[in-house]
Amino acid sequence: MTGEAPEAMIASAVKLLAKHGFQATTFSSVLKDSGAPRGSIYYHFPEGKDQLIAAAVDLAGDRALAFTDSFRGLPATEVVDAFAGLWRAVLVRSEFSAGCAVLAVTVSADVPGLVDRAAAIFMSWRERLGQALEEAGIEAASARALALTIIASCEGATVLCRAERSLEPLDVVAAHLRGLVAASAPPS
Amino acid sequence: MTGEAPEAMIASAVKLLAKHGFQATTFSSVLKDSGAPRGSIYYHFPEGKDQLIAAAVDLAGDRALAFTDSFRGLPATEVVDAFAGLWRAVLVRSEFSAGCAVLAVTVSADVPGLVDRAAAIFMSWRERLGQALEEAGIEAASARALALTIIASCEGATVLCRAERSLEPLDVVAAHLRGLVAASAPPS
DNA sequence: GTCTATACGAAGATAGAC
DNA sequence: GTCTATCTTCGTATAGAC
Repeated sequence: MTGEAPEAMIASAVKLLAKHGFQATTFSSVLKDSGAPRGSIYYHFPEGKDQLIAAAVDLAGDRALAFTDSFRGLPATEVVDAFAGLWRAVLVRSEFSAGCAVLAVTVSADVPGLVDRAAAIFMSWRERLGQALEEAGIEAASARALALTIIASCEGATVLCRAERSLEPLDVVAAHLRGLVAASAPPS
Repeated sequence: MTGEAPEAMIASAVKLLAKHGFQATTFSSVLKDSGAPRGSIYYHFPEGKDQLIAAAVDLAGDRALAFTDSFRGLPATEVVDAFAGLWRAVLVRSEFSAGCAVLAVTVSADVPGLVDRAAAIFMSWRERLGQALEEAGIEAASARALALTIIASCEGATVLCRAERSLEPLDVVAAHLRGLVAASAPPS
C-alpha cells in the first residue's frame, strides 16, 4: 500500500524527537527505528529532513488533539487529570527518556518554519482544551486561560520529571491545577 | 589572567544551549561566540564537549540560584513575579529565540551524566525558591510544592512563549500562580 | 596556552542504475 | 520505489610544533 513507509518514518521521527530532540533525529536513526528503506527517503520527502520533521510535528500535534477530544463531557478537574495522564503515560512508557516532541522542536530546531508549526500546534491544543473546559461549565475567558496554564505547566513538569526520573513534578502540578480549575468550575 | 578564556567559552555555551540546544552547541559556535582560541579547547576542557556543557549547565543553574536568592524578604506573590520576570527577561532580550539552558540539555542531551546534572539544578531551584516562599509566611510543605509548580509552569510557559513569539503564556501562567500562592500566604 | 594539521565518523543531499 | 555510490560539510578529537 502506498504511504506505509513514509508513515512509519514519521511515526519514528515523533518518537525520536520526543527522546533526543531535533538534531539527534537523523535519517539514519529514523530508518533504523522504522525499518524503512534508505533508498526512498528523498522520494517520499523531496524537501529533505525539514519536511519529515514538519510531518512529525503535525502527527504529534494531531495525536494529542485527538486525545484531548476524548475529554469532552468530563468534569473540569478530570480534564486536568486526563491531560496530565497523557504525559504521565509518555514518561512511564519510555522510562523517563521521552517527553513532548513539539516542545523538543521548539527548543532545538533552528528552522523558523518548524517553530511556527510548533506554535500552531500549541495554539490548537489551547483551543480544544479550552473548549473542553468550557463544556465543563467554566466561563469562556477563564477556560481559555486555564487551558493555557494547564498545557504550559504539564509541559514544564514533564521536563522536570524526565530530569529527576520521577513523576513527582507532574503529580504536584496536577494537584495545583485541579485546585485552580475547581475554583472556576461549577460545583459538581 | 588564567581562566578567562574558559569562562568566556562556558558563558557562550550557556547562551547557545538556551538558543539552539545541546547538539547545536558545537565547539565551532562556542569559539565564534566567545572569541576564544581554537587551539586551547582541549587544554581547558580535557574531557571534551561534555565537560564544557556540564560547566555551562552549572553556570546557568548558579545564575538562576543567585537571582532566586535576591527574592528573600519579598511577599509571596512578588516572589512569583520575580521568578516569572527572569524568564520574561530572557525572552525579551533574545527576541524569543532563547529559553532555559537546563531544560534544553534535559530534552536534547543523550548523555546521562548531563541529565543528572540538570536534575540537580532543578532540585536546587526548588529548594531555594521553597525557602523564599516559606520566609514569606507559607507553611513548609506547601511552600515546597508551590516552588515546584512555579518552576515547572514557568519553564513550560517559556517554551510556549518562544514558539508563539509572545509573552502571553508567561503572563497568564504568572497570574494563575499568584492566585495559587496568595491562597496559601498570610494576608499582607 | 595556543597553533596547525589531520584523522575519523556522521550528517544531509544528489546522481544514476535497477 | 528502492538501490548503491558519492559528494560536501561539519562534528569531535588527537598529535605534535611553537
